[in-house]
Amino acid sequence: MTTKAEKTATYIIETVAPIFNKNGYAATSISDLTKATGLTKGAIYGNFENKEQLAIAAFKFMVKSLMQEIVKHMEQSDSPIEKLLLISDFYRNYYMYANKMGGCPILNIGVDANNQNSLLLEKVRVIIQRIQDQLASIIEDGIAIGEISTKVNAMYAAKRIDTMIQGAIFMAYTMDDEFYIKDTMDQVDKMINEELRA
Amino acid sequence: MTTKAEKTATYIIETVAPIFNKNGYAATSISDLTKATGLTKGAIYGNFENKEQLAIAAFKFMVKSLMQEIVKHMEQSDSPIEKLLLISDFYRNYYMYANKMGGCPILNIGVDANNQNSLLLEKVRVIIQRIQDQLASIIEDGIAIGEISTKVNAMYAAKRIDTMIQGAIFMAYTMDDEFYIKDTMDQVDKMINEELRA
DNA sequence: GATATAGTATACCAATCGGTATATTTTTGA
DNA sequence: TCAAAAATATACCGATTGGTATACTATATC
Repeated sequence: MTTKAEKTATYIIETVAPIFNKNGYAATSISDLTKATGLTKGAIYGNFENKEQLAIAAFKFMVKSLMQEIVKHMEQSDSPIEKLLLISDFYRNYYMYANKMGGCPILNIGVDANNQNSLLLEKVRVIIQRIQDQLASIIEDGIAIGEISTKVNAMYAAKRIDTMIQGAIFMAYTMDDEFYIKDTMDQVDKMINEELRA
Repeated sequence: MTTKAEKTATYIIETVAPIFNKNGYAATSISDLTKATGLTKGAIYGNFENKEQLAIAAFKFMVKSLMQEIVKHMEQSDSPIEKLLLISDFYRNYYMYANKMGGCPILNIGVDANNQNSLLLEKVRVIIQRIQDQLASIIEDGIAIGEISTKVNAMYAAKRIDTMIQGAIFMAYTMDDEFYIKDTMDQVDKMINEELRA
């Protein structure tokens, strides 16, 4: 059973997440949130301790959705190499996808929280670490079954892929040009096929 | 002759630039700036139209300094290939260097201004375009003198290098780990030597 | 269907926001 | 040296900030 408040809390998070993501923490006011939700301060502060905790909940919600989408997309194959290619394939449509949440939360909140909000920054770091760990884990699997060269350092390769992806996302959003993502994903594929593949 | 106000304006810009860069536009208040400068609102508003124009001046100042450093660093060689390698060499020390200005202004202001401040965003775009144009120009020079393969598309290669660099900067600052920059610059060097070099 | 409780709206708080009008000080050129 | 002008400080503005205390309303349980 979901109580009224639980539904309201969920509704607030979903409505508020893209606003925090687009505007940043400081540039988002509580009145922005009451306007967007159609609720009042009472409803918001009845469900969340304060602005910061709401921003954290919103970030977690967005990242959870994102991660679920990626995992779902990867289920199309059991092969580690194919899974890696499916990740780059997912990001080929990321520009459109992330637009719906007001941009890439990892990029936006990562930059926004730096030197500003250490609680939020810590959440971003944990997520990035998790993404890289999962990437490395897939690569390790590939090495284990002989799909990926034993010469490959899984964690280094994971970090490289992640760094390229984030760079592409930054450029695409700042320049409003999807080319950066498409081209970088070609590069990632090339790396997977030419440097990782056994 | 520099008037008093000109000196004050310069002093304000230099003092204020890292604050805007670190905190972002919205999270920086005028009182932050008066505290940092030791001046009052009168001095600030006497020299700048408003907060936005000051932020733009601060961004331009930081980027100008940065670009001058890079150009200076590149003067160590006349060879296009060597110039490219000198750029990645410059970025190897960028983490420490950019820390002094409160992080990378292109990354920080780029993300901060997106969906928030269109004037500032436009300035960031112009700078990124200029950086990529200059990279492409060096590559073209390399092609012209036979140092770089004629198969290389200068603009694509320039965008790729720039994207990798920005990704590394984002990761390094968000994760507080210089490794990302060092490793990415190794990758950039590899690309220059193995893919660009004729 | 009444009642206790959970949930939301309203009204208000001090503090701060960006910005301005004016007073005061500092600099400049004769 | 002195007055005009330039530059900075002060005091103030209405609006908005995040947050809270309280009043009201809807919901769930008996």
